[in-house]
Amino acid sequence: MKSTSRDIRLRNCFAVLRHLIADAPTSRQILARATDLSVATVSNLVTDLIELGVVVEVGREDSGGGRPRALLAPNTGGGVMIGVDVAETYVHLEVYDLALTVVDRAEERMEVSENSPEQVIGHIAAALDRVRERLGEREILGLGVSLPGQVDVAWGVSGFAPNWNWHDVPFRQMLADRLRLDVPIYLDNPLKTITVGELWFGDGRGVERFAVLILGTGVGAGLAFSGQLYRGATNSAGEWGHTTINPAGPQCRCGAKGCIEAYVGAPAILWQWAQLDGRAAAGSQTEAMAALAAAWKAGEPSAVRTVETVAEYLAAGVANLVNLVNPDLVVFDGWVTGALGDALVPEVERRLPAHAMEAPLKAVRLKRNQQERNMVSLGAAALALEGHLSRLNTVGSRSRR
Amino acid sequence: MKSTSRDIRLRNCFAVLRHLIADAPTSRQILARATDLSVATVSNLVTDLIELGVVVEVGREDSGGGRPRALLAPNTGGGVMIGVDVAETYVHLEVYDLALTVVDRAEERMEVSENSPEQVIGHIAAALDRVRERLGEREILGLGVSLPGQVDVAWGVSGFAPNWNWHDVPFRQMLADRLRLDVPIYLDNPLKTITVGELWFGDGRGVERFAVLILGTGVGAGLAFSGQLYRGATNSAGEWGHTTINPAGPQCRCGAKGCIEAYVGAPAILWQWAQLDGRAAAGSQTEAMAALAAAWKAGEPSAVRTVETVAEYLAAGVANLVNLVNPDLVVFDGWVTGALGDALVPEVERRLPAHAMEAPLKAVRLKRNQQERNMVSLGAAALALEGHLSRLNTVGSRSRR
DNA sequence: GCGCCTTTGTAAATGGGTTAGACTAAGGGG
DNA sequence: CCCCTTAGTCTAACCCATTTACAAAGGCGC
Repeated sequence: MKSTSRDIRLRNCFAVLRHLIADAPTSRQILARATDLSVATVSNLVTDLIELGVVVEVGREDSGGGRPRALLAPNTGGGVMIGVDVAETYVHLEVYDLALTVVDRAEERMEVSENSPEQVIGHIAAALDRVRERLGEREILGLGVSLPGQVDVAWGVSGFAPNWNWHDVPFRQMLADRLRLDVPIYLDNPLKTITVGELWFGDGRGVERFAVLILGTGVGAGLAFSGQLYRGATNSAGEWGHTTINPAGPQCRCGAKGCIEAYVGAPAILWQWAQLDGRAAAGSQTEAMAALAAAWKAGEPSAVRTVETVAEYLAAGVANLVNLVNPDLVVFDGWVTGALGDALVPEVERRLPAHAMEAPLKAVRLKRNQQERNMVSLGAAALALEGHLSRLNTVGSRSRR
Repeated sequence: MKSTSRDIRLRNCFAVLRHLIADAPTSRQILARATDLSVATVSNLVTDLIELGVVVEVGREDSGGGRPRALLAPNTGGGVMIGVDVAETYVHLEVYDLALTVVDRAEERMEVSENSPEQVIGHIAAALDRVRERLGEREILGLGVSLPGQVDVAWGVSGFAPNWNWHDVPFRQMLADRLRLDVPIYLDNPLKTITVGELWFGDGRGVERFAVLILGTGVGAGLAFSGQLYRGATNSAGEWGHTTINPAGPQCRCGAKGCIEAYVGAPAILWQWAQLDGRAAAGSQTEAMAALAAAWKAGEPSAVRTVETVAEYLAAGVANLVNLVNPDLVVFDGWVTGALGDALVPEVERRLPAHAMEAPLKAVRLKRNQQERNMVSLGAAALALEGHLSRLNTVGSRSRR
């Protein structure tokens, strides 16, 4: 891919806005230092962002004897972005202002059987309609949708969504037709949206090379280099969950044997616990996982052993990632991290030296995502924000007098 | 890392020169099409390259009725680059002209016991001296050295070289002091130099994302994105050989258990064969590997079984790489590929679908490096060439009238 | 030989990008 | 009122690639 000077403009624009959102209110000087750009460049970019209605000046601050700093903040009164998290049993929709704080939300329950594209789109539309009423006149700048499975960015959806047997579904077009909304739609899978979310919000901001590990029912990773999501050749980079960690291991739902997901995916964790504990897991997956976390906290041996076993496999898998990619940072994310992270992450960190090589081990930081927020829909919205900015920056609307 | 407009200039310059070297003699028009740049840009870059003495016009060619094409070629009469391949038992030095063809070479045998930095440097100096006599007045543009183990690019050498116990050796400085040569020195490990070699020469040219798999006594990988070697946080990206493929597997020399190197490194391959065949391997590792290749060709069952077993592990390892990185291309390289590639690569390709996911599998091409050349020293020289170009392009010596 | 065509290569103009430095704005303090 | 400090903008310079126009160089028909 050829890279043009527009790309660096856009990247710098992203960098400025990311810092601005994270540290708001802040000043141009501080942004310049944070982004390593000159004050003039930041000033340029900020002027444009203000003109686009993305940023506003929001008061001034004493500067100790000189001209007071003008404080900048995202224009929370401007347009909104919508992020949708589609999973097998629910559709979760959130509305964000330009500071990426949640303005509104809507939720739809789905039956597992309701898995046709039309049905899923119906639920999205229902959620969107409810929210749109309350939204009034505020402009929608973009719509990001996270779908489970392989998502072909350009076209729609292909390949496997765990249980839905979709192939080459022109989802984007179908959704656009149904919604009758003249708004750009961005599709991707949760691995990608979470990574973009970490890029705009989480600990990934400003880190050159990082990986996000998403631990849930399925597991996977997202990679980001130089402030950009790494997609790979077919937007399927990061399928860490289906890397083999034991060629003679148990069958994975993907067809291969001994994938790491078959050891550290939520079902595998709960199965292990059930084996050790003897009693059958009660209730839903999430309830069972919460029970495991509680049992671990209480020091129950079966829970402690389960966590240790899982951590051992996880450490080996993380080490593989660390040895191969040599990132500066690995962030743990996903609902299993939310439930069991306190137990799991330190155990993994402790075991990592046994598997990872010295040099990459020294360079890497492990972190657990502490945010309460739904990173999937947040990331989907961030995707829409990126799209909005690049669209506006491409039209050639540079307004130099 | 901030990227400036200089970077794109340099990248375009690399792209042009790569195509020029590969397809020489060629014309500006063809280069423009190949690199996707405008003719004018290519013309600019070529003018500079000519001025720098890197490229020369070398005749003209009929163009079917129009102005004849001016043919361009690397200036093979200009300066030279030197690439050094340091291994445990030898120092192999090659001198290249700007077309990266070998002009001269020198070889030093080393005892395994001669592993102090001073001794290694002594051998490099000896080889260099012999070559320098024959070189006459030709300018040396750069010196690239490949060292086994972890190489910290900025400083020298650190971490493990399999048997040498070097730590934080200021190798570059020591080498510069000893050689008394006013020439920039570039250090890296074979994984990195081979990858750069593939970038300039092999099948990696013009590929957006590719991985090189180096199969030898040790095994490892190199990654390259957008025409650039990916180094990772500490220049140790690509340690694929020490990714775990079986946490309960055999001990690896790196300390961990069940690394893929413990299954598909040359010693492991030969050990497997010995187990099946019953007789002890005769002669050196390379001789034994050649014997295995011959036996496989002859259809001996023990050899066939050995290849199959190795291919099975290799396929799982390659699939891990493919699933995680989603590259367009994987190139097999290293001396084991040279000896056993005919047997191994097709077997791996056949087994890959059982381990890799559908989407990344469809996108990836597997290739065996066909070149006879020593990619290690070639890549080291290419590293020096890159350094030479970037040095010259940074000085701000743009000579616009 | 003379237009006319085709193809190649270059020069100038254009437009996108960053930056240094001059300049303006705004306030503090003697 | 003058000087100092800090913040922000504007201008000019520079870098890069590309578009557009043009010059160079040859073939071909007449």
